[in-house]
Amino acid sequence: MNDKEIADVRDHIDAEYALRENPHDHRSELRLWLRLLTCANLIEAEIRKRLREQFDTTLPRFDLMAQLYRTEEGILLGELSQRMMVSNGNVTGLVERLVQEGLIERQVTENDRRAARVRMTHRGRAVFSKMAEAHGEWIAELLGGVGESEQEQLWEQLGHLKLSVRNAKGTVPERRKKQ
Amino acid sequence: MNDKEIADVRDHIDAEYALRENPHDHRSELRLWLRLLTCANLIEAEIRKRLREQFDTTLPRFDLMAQLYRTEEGILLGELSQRMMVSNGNVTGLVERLVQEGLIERQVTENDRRAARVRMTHRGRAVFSKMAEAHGEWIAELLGGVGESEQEQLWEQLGHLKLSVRNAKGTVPERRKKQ
DNA sequence: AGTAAATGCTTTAACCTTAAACTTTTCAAC
DNA sequence: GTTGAAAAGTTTAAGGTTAAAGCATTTACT
Repeated sequence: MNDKEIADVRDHIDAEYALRENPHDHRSELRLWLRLLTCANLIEAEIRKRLREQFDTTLPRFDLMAQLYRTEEGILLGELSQRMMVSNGNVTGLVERLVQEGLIERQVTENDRRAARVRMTHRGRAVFSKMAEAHGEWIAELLGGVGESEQEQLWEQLGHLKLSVRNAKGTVPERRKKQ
Repeated sequence: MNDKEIADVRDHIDAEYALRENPHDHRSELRLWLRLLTCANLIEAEIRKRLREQFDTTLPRFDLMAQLYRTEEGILLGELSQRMMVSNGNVTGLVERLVQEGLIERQVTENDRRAARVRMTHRGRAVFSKMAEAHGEWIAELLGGVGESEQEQLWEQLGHLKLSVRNAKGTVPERRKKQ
């Protein structure tokens, strides 16, 4: 290798290094992530606060009821924990408290005595209905400052982001119905 | 008011109502929020998992150390809790465990005996440095599927979203240094 | 039938989180 | 100087969260 060739190799290495480390050495992704996180936390904190102050409940309970609201016949605990993307044990506790409050009820499945099904009570349905309406308005209020078309764009791009994350996790998209 | 005028008023009211309720009756905001939340949760869950598996630590501890990493002289607990946007009591516990692990140290301020200052130990600095590097790579990996210019756009639009939320909360932007 | 694996859920231990009550120290105003 | 309010942190009670271990019950295989 003559001097020229050695210089070429060095250039190549430098270029690769620069490409990987320099032009945006993880910094652009990092600041995007930080801002995304800030937005999500800001909104979530506000929702939690209002749920507590105005309905004396919590976000996890709201989420659980939201899952139950659509169905009449109820949902198995396992499916509930999958949909909510939380652990089984977590659901056990949440259900316990909501049953305590009389908002949902649980019953053992008759064909499989291991499984349990939960569903809303009449009261639970009435209560949740009001909460959901308020929740919708809160979100609209909080995000309303963003123009309609920009919302659409954001939604699209977050879709790409979601794909990117799912791919990078190496996870199979995990056959799921929605979202 | 004649019939014509009354009709006009009704039209106006209807228009306002429609504008507020109908064309996208909170649904567009709601689905944007849900997707935003999904993205944030997906990323956060992955980061938590890797921090646990590869460094046997947690995200809150990582965040706390990140705040401390820049400064040499340490930070008061109160300021720490403000920057991390968590409660005072929360910081108390986190600091306790990190001190236990020998990653940070706390000392009472000499001029104000109520206040306490924490800062990193040598070991903490060394450990965090490695974690931060890995963390940066994880984020880059997870978000890397989104093109550079789209990242830029997303960042911009999330900026608008952040503003929208801050305004709607009625909160003063709260003089803060960064982000 | 009989056994082993799988499945559905609960329990446990540990941590994170908060609001509210509390302790200690400092500061301000007589 | 006293006294009272404000400020910095801690404690407490309640809840959310998970991974791992455990308990039944069901399923699969022979």
